[in-house]
Amino acid sequence: MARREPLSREKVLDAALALADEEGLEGLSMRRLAKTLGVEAMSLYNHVSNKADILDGVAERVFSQVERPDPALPWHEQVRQVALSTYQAFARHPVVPLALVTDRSNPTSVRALEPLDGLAGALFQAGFDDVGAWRALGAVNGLVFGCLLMSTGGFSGDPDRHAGQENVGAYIREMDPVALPHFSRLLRGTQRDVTPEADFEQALNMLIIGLIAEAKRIQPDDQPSLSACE
Amino acid sequence: MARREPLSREKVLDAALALADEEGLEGLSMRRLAKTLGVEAMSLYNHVSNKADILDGVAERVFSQVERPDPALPWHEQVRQVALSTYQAFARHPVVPLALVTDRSNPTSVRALEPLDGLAGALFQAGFDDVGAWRALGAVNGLVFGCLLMSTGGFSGDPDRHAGQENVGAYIREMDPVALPHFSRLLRGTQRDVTPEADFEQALNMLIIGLIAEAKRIQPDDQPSLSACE
DNA sequence: AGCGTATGCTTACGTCGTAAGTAGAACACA
DNA sequence: TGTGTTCTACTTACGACGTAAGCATACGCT
Repeated sequence: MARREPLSREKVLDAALALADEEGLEGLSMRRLAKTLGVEAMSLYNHVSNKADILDGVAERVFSQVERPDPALPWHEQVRQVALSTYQAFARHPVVPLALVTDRSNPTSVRALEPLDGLAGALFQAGFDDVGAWRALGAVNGLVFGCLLMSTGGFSGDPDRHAGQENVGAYIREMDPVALPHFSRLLRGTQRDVTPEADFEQALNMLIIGLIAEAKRIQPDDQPSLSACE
Repeated sequence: MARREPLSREKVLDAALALADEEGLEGLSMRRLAKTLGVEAMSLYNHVSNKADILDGVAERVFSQVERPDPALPWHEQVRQVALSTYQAFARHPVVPLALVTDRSNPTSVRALEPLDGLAGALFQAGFDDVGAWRALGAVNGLVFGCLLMSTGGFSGDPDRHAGQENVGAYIREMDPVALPHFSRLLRGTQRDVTPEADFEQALNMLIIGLIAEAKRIQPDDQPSLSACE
């Protein structure tokens, strides 16, 4: 039998990410992944220790696309930079936040945690103490992944209900505008003018204003930064 | 055969929520659920149409525990109230946000959307236009669910890695304090002083300050509300 | 009494992740 | 050249999963 071009961990992870992007987390099974590589399922185990390993590898690839913060920028711009870059990286591969949150993936490599470390550094730079920085970091992180997960909510690979925007359409049609006046007004009035990323940027903006206010509250003196409200 | 106390949709949903709280989303299977009710799996289908129906029912139960906003309060307190109440309801049943986000559940009932409607109403009250309110709502919603999902991240029913706090312990032990100086300082320094809910309250606080600033930016005149920073 | 309906059980299909065993090609060294 | 050793891929099999299809039992009617 003609020896085929051999497999490798890299090829498996490439194919896994591609398949997951197309078919969603549900669609990524060992058998289907093997099929896209022209191979049987069990052959994958020569290059990867199990499915969790695949998801970890995929997650780390995406984490490695996140920018490190530029220490020359003011701290709140570093926060914005890392948060936005995180959002964009994961928005390209919506499966990964899902895998993280459902504990199918648990990357602990240094590379995956570097963005968080950069964020933490920026927050210390802002004058937060340990607990304050922890909470600020939790807020930013929560907002990033919350917005990601909401905007791709239930990304199942099924193109009918794909990418958040479309299934809002179904919601709109069957929503009762009497029982839910404000929400249905929102759905009807805004869907043409918004995108998940712009929404996230605005959300991040507002959170950062809150962060700045909190930093000022802690150290009212040495913060000449942009005033949140006057 | 002695007729047993008959099943009902309510009993199935009760048992499903209890089982899911104990065993996590993975642990909630039709067969195991049936077993806790002393019944075979297929019997459940006499009372619920499929597993998605069960998850929808469970989600709606939890949604129905969320408070409506009190219209007498200032708008930003309404936002705080709904957001906090949502957080608390779902924190009691961490499986539900997971089911929502992985699209295993898709409750569209009026009751489930009422909290969102209340939030939207409060934001209109604050003077936001349609797009502004949509984005503010997305920010609050994203923060609520992001913080929920982060704090229970990978809740798998396995008590060793349960409830976020413990597995941070494992992280701490194996983390490289040279490569990740700020983040490992955070993990080491804060774990005794924080709880997910207090963290969320602080995050919400900061976001609301940003919301207030944004509302002021839009309508600088008629907002005598509590000043966010002085 | 007899019938329809509601509710439960059994069996079966195709999916999943993966443990265990096997076959054959590639390579090192005699 | 022959002889292991190692690496990779394949095959088979197990116990889970959701649920379709069919059957059995028991109750509320008339």
